[in-house]
Amino acid sequence: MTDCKIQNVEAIRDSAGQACSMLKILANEDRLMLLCQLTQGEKNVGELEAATNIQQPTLSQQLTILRKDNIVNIRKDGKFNYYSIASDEVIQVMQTLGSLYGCNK
Amino acid sequence: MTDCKIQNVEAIRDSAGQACSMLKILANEDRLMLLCQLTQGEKNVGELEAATNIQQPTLSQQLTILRKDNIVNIRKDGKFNYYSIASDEVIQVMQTLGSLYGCNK
DNA sequence: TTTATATATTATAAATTTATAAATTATTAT
DNA sequence: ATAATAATTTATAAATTTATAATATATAAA
Repeated sequence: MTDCKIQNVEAIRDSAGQACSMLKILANEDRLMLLCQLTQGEKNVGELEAATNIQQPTLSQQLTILRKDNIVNIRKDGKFNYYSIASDEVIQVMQTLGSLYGCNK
Repeated sequence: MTDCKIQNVEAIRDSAGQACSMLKILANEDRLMLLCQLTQGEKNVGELEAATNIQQPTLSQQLTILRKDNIVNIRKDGKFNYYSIASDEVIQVMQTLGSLYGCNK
């Protein structure tokens, strides 16, 4: 069921490219902190700020990157903007990272 | 068993930092291609070159990065240098990536 | 309508990474 | 020794990312 057709170099490079696009987004300490928080559920910017100690403009900037790459969803409610993880792939990778480096290491 | 103590911000940042160091290394298309090949077992530089179409000096440069960060082992045999994955964490992450983007997607 | 709170945007300098070319080292075969 | 093959190292320009500061927008409360 997890059988693997022999793939040519270009097919592999294509997969590597996709995986790499995602990894580039995760490979930043601030973004990783934010996503780590969001694995626990939806949070607004103020909550993320408190939980990460990332200064507000930087945080907002990193959230913008995550939004543009469709890694997170935004939901506006009054003055508050609530974020949550949109990408199943990211959830899976965060789970693996959590088991390797996180609280249940 | 996977219970989680409440962690302070600095402890979480520390974990994020460790995970991030690893992700930065994976977040490059060439290095990812190379590691993808090495998940299938030890290979020498020429074999890696043929399997990835990465030009030789670039490939050697990326292998140097992987070596310095203890992601791969090198074993010299005559004119040939054989590489293999040294990091269990990397193996685990590659496995997750493989299931998301790879042949058994 | 003024003020305060929450958040986002813009701009720019500094740092890091990537791409590319040239030169060098190591081992084996002739 | 000389040549050939396998691989690494060095150098540098180009591109991307990160850090930092200043400014702007949106909503709600007074």
